[in-house]
Amino acid sequence: MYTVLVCDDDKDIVSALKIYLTADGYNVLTAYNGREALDVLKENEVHLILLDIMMPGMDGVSALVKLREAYNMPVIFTTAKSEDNDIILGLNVGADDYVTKPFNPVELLARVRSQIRRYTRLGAKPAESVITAGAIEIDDAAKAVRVDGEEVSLTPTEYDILLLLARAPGKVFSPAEIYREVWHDEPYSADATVAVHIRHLREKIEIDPAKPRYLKVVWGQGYKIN
Amino acid sequence: MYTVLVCDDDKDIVSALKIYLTADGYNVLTAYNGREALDVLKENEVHLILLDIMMPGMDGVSALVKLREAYNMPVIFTTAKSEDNDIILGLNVGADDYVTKPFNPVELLARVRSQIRRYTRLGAKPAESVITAGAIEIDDAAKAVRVDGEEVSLTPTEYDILLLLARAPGKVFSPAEIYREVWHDEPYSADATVAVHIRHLREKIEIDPAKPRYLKVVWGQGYKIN
DNA sequence: GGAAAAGATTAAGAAATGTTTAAGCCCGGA
DNA sequence: TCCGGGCTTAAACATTTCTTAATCTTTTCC
Repeated sequence: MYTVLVCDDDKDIVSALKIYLTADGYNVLTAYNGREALDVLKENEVHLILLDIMMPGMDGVSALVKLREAYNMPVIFTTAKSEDNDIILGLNVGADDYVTKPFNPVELLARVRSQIRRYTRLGAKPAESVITAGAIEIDDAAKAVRVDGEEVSLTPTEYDILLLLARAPGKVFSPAEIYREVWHDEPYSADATVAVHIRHLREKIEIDPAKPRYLKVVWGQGYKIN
Repeated sequence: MYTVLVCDDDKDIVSALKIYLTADGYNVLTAYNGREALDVLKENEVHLILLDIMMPGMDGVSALVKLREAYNMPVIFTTAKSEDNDIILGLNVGADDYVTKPFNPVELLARVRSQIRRYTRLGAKPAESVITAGAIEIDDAAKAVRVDGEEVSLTPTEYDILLLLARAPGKVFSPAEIYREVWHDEPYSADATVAVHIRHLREKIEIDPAKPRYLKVVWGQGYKIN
């Protein structure tokens, strides 16, 4: 969970940004001028700042110069101006990026993500590495699988099959498809092989492998995860 | 003196950028497609890359994905496209910034300056130079490692491997990944080599190397630190 | 209901992956 | 030049996982 400080004198913009950022999984702090922003920084661990340039009281550029004396998290300027001079001033003063209002929220989020990634580089806990299907959780970075919170240990082939099915819950994969995707090879007479691995998988992730809750068969079609 | 790699299939753009950047005091290297860019990176210390998205041969996005496996200098995409989707794709794939052609050279230089400043001065990663994983402490500034408070002496290769794993505790790294990250080279048949270093590491940081507490193997997947 | 097809189960040998040891190479310092 | 630390390679060994094939069970459909 990363924390973003949003600083803008326009309360509507602040609350709009807060909605976007919160929806994207960030913890959001707010300030309405440069001085408030500095106060918030003293009290909290902030990973990125969205800073308006034109604010009453202490403006964005002054605030940035001041905060750079003590902090080095990425700062993205948000401003209504779009002339080159402002961009250049902002970047030279120590900003990491610059977006102009009215901004596309999706682009803004992408830039926020990009800056935080660089800042926390190799922090290596990409949220998208955890895939969930029912009570099955797959952490692809750790190659770890939990069912009902309990960790189960899978072989590489079992893991690959589960990952394939869990990435598209409900979708039915024929044994030939599974073989092609997991083995990266043409299926010759691979149905039996796949069946054995499915059995092993069920033994590990199902309470009663004979009556699977998750890894179901669709007769004549293939297997799917519910 | 910082070195910038300019990569674009349009020779006119490359030479124009080279003129701007050289005038601003940068050392400039050039490449005309993604593959060439990767070759240049192997041979030179590059501080920033200006990368075109649309190139024949290996395109910019593929090149970025590839080079991010081994390098972490800032990358700015330069492209004729200006739609949001491209901006978002580029940033999500690991770019640090994005400018659209035709670009204002002064703005471009400001963005280059901004990225290089963050990369070289502000420290790309959070200031913590001591990394901890369980009872393992790594002081990256001093290149010193302590286990249970006791200092152990590692060779450079062992140190690099430990650092890689300890920076992302729980994350599984395949021998090929480890080789790529530590040796900055393509793994050919490097599994045995990695295995031997893992063994030496275990001998130094584990009480019983045969029953490792920290440096564990995940069968068929790779190694991780707990 | 019964035959045929699809899937499940089992066990054992084969193959892949990891570990350990040892020897030789390379390079920098004495 | 010699020495020694560190790296790589190879080989033997240990362990885990995969595949195969035979047999059993379930489902489908006539």
